[in-house]
Amino acid sequence: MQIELCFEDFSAMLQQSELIFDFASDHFAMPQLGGHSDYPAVIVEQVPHPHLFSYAGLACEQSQEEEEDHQQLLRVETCESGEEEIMETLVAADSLLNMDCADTLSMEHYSQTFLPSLGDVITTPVTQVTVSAEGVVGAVDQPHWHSLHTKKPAAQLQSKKRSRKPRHRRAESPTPDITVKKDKYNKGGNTLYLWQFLMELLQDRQVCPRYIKWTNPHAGIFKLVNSKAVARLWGKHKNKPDMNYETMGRALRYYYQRGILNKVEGQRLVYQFTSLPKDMIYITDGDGIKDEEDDDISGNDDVVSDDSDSEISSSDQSVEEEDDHPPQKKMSSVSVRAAASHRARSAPRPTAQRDTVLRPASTSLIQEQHLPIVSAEMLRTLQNLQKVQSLQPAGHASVFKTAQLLGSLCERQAAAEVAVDSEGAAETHEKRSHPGQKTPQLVPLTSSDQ
DNA sequence: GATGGCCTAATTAGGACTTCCGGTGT
DNA sequence: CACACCGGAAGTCCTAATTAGGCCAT
Repeated sequence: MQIELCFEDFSAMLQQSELIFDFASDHFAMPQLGGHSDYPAVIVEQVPHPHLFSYAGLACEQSQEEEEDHQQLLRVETCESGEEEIMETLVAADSLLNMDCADTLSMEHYSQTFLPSLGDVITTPVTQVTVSAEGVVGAVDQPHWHSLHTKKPAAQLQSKKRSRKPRHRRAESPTPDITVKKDKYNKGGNTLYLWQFLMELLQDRQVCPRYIKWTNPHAGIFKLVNSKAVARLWGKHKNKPDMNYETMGRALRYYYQRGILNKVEGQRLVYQFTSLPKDMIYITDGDGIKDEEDDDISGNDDVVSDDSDSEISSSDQSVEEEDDHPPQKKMSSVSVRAAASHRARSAPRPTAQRDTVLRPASTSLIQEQHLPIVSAEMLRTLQNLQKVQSLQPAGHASVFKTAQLLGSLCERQAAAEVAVDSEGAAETHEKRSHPGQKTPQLVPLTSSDQ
């Protein structure tokens, strides 16, 4: 597979996009599960994502010209040579595992970042899967992990072609935060779930704690500080201009039945996630205050108006209301570097970045300077690698396999390094993979945590 | 012409909301 | 009175699996 990019506009894509994992599923088994060393091909692809665009659109209305200038320039072509594909895959996998410096993954790298197919040639159609931060949320409740890997009887496999088998059940929430898009060219797909959206907001300094905030982070309890604003954001994301809190609240109430959310009784606009990834990024009020003082990043005006009951106009209704005192969001070292990288690669443009997802220092699997290339979602997914292996994601085996693959690759690389240099290897691995970080844990939340 | 493989469009069905509503509680 | 909250019911949208039909090679 070859990806052609116009790098002039890549910065814009970086700002408003997320990583897409492409991989062939179902044709590998994880060693940890007693299978062979067959792996999916994983193609990390930078594609714009509607929900990120929606953030951008909140405050930064690009001019028509700029809109045209930044039209999609990503083209994907199928490579004729399977051999070449495998080589690229291996190279890209090495890139992912050796991201020691900011330049390791250049734009060129990024445009052709693959994960390896170490033992097998890909023979199945590639499925596009979006992996994002909350990849393990709810997965703890999924009871059929092992069944995903049990070998089907031969007769059953043979008969699946013609006989009408039970329909594939789409991934249900609560499930890992994975969006499966069969048609990879259908970029219009907009499948971020509401609970995922809320988690994203809770990790976004532009809206947390201004419009949504944690009231008891470790219990997963959050409050919709500005329910209207959050609803409008959700409506904007879903391209539902008429979205309001009543409607969104109905969706939230459906989450009660499905065990995704609980209502905190006696407190208005307060809900509780039933489970959270342990490495959830918690933005507190203090963070926001401090950060606003420090921030000087220009062009990050994609914020919604701040007054408690302000309206957030959707882009198709009117220009976003600007805050009288738009909160200056602080960019972490990650974000600052990202912005610098963007500026270095492209002409200045009104940036509508959503790069407020922060990483605690020294907790990233991939060091922070790589974030211009690797989305926060991917980072969190990577950080969940080991935990992921113990989860049971009934509906998303592929993604979890991929996560497991990454973890396995880290281990393999570490093992190889040990063989070559027993002294330096441990340190290198520590540096590359898990710098002082505990394995992320999924935390089932109970009322006792409150 | 028959058969089989491949491709594609159409169909079908399910999940996740969305919309509307009547009602209760604060 | 406004607002939050609840849950039923019906509808919409999106996606993935399946099916049917056309094309082509053997």
